[in-house]
Amino acid sequence: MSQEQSQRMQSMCESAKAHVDDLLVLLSKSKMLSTLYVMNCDPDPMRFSEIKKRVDSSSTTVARRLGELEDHGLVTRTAYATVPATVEYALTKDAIALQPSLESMFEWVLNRADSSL
Amino acid sequence: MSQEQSQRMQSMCESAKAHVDDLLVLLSKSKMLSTLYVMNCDPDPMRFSEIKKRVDSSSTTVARRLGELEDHGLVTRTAYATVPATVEYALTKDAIALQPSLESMFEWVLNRADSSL
DNA sequence: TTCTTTTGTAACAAGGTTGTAACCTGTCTC
DNA sequence: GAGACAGGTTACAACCTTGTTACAAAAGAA
Repeated sequence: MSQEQSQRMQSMCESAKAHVDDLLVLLSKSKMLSTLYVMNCDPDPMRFSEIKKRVDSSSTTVARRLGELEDHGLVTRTAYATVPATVEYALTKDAIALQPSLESMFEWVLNRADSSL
Repeated sequence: MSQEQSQRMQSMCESAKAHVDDLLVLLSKSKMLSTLYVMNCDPDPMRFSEIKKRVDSSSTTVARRLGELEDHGLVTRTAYATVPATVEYALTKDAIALQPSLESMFEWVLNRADSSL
């Protein structure tokens, strides 16, 4: 392999690594796993207040997490011109593909929490 | 149900919730998912320096993460009186049970990272 | 007119987390 | 004696993140 090729390859790997890290940082943010989990539990779009209630965090944090998920193409935000405002969040196809992993991870968490009581 | 029973039940649920939250906070710490993943990739015990290299973080952070995993019973630490010192970390049975979820989660992450290049 | 509701945002103080640099142990080698 | 190595620990400044509080918009109800 030429040095040039090797360099191109390395830069590609570094790019992939950066994307992986990016996603891991995203998933590691506080309440992020909870947010994805509560949204997975119900296949229908969910309103801001409902997510906030189930995740049990401040508006600021929930809004931040949902914004980050939207930025990453993992949720869609739909606002309806009702009064008062109605906003619905739904998982994208991509996020739904994560569902099985998330579910079995939460099962593990619940099992562990149970046995430590 | 009596009020007393209801209170006991509620306190139990709150206790379970606290344990779940505890685990989610643990898993959400920086480099925690990476640490578990690199340890999962190799079934043999792994040395501190190897983990540090693969996780690509500072000694301080890696030591902190490994300490927290040990506190939660997810890894075991074995020190050998060689010169220089040798310390091996291994996942416990509990942590190994998390392997499938973690693996499919990383597959999802890698897929996403790929398609965003 | 003022209150209520939902869904946020802005600013900021308080607290948490990170990496760096320095240091430590214990023994073998130069 | 001086270095080197593995595997850390400690202290600390810099940075990041959180929740709280205040605010906003829009329109129907009291």
